[in-house]
Amino acid sequence: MGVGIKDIAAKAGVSASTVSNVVNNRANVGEETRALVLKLCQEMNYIPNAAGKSLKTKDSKTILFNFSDFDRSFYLKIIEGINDYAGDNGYDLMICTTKSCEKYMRNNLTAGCIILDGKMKNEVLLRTAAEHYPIVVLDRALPSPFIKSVVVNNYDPMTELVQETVKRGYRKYVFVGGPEHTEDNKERFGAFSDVLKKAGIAFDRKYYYSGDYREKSGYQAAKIFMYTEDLPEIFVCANDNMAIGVIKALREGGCRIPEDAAVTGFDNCELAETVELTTVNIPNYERGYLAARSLIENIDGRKNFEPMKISAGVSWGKTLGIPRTKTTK
Amino acid sequence: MGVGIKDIAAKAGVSASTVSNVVNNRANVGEETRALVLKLCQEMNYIPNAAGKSLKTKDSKTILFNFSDFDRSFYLKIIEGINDYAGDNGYDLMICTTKSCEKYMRNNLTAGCIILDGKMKNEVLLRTAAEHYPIVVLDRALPSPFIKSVVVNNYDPMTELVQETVKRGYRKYVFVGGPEHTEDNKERFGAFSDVLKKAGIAFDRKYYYSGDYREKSGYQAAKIFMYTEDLPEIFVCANDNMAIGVIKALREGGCRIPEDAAVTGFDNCELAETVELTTVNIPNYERGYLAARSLIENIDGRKNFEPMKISAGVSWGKTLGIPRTKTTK
DNA sequence: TTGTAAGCGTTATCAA
DNA sequence: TTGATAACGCTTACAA
Repeated sequence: MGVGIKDIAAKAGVSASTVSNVVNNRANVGEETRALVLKLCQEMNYIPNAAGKSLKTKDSKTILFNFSDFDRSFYLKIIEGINDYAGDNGYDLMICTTKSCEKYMRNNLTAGCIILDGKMKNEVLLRTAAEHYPIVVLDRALPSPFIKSVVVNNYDPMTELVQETVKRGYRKYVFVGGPEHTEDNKERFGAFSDVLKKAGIAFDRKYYYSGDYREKSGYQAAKIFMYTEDLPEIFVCANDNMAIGVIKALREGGCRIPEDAAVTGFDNCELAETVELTTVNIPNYERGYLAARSLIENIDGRKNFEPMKISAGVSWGKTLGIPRTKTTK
Repeated sequence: MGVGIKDIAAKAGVSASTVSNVVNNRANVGEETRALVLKLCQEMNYIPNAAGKSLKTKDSKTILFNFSDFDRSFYLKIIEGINDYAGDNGYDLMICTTKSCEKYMRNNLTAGCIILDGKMKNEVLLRTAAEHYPIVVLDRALPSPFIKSVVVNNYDPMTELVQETVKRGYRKYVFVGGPEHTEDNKERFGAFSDVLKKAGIAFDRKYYYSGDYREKSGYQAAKIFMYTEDLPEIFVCANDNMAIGVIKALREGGCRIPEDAAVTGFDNCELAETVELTTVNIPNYERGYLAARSLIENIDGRKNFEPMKISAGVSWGKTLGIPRTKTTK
């Protein structure tokens, strides 16, 4: 099935190794032979068998990207960034979800991989990296000297955002958090609570709502505080999806934003612009691009496992105003 | 690099074939041997080398999805559908962009593939399918007896949508089209123009704007008709991105929607709900799911190359109203 | 129940 | 400048 190197060799009347040499652009082939083989490859539509190749050869010129959360549409931006850098540097991109990922790592089908997948176990990554398979992680930082992390600096923009809300006079906060074990959420909440602490604003744990980054959990969070008639002046959300959920709930309940309650997000998703959400803009295309660059540099032997931080900036929108119930500062 | 079948065999004191038999759950292995080997596989973390495997074996239990347009966020929904069906049926999913696709087709690394990629050449698909590699296409219909197409019925919902606009009294239309060679656009415009023709409404070609499915081209389309002071009563757009572009331009120009000009889209993208766009809802998750099902059925020998049409329904929103300048019907 | 050996499509080594 | 041959990791007859 499919034409192989032998078919070409037979047709050309040369040996398989010669065909291989031609196809791989090696010097040790006569001009005529090369021309003939090339012509035949065209005609017979020869495409090297990746499996056969990877069995023998060390370096695969394909990188792997692993993800699994289909709800996050910015993943496509990241993929685009990866794909562009990889393509420009002679690498192919292969993408897989958690299950199949291990299968394509380590085997020299792929030269290295980029991980953005909460379901991927640290243990697997550590083990694989220890075998000198290059890995870049986008969604965590790992204590391995062989794994490069490219992560977003969540702390600084969240600090900036919350500081501004304090300056505008907000005092009564609800924080709508994401999954508690994720680095992202820890950092975002950390910045939030540090700012409040520094400003001398008390934050009771009961105003922390533990969500899951999905719209629905933001919706529920808002509903709860509305029903208990304990509406804060502002909902600071760990991501945009949840912020949108909060906004929907507030609107349904007849609350005006930001007059009755303000809302902020994080991520700058597609919808954010439309609802004029105050959020943090993460350069996702660049994130993918830089991840691919880091990976390929490591593959090429320019080892560098220094964690890389990507900076993100606040995008101010109308969902942040000035609190109705002014408090003296 | 990485532990192979031989390493396990050596450690267990058995032959490689026995390990293979264990790993592949074959009957011809003693209970003790099986237990021992399994234990070792765990401990030493054995993962079969996909390349070695695919070289010998016929059926790969991995399917391939090929795409390349990163602007269309509904792709993630499709991928999710594919991934779910595949996963539930013992198949892995591998995803690639145009360049690397050919490399993984045909070689028995993958058992079949699903195509949604304008850059993928018909010629390649026809040739590959002729070698009995199962292919499902989502973005075209091909005259091959070996290629299954799963396509959206654009015609019916667009007909329904345009008929309603006629009924509401719209007479002066602009059609904002996508790339002219795409089947989608042809069908959408075809339905549009058939309805107008049947209703006896003239449609001058100069009111056809040829866009590229991106927001910007919708924006430009609207700007052009605004500048020439030739605003239609309604912009019928071939997709949502462009409709959003139109809406932005209209708003910038101070036009009220739908009072000054109505707008309709197609796709029901994430933003559509927020701007209450009248559009057509395409069940993308289901599309992916059904594509995977069709593919896997063909892989499993239940051959069926009958083209499959997926139906989509109109989602009515506030961007469609009643035209200001009433015309007698 | 287990082992031996050949072969899948490549590439690398070495000899011609 | 070329070709024969072994090897990559695995599966599969077939032999033991």
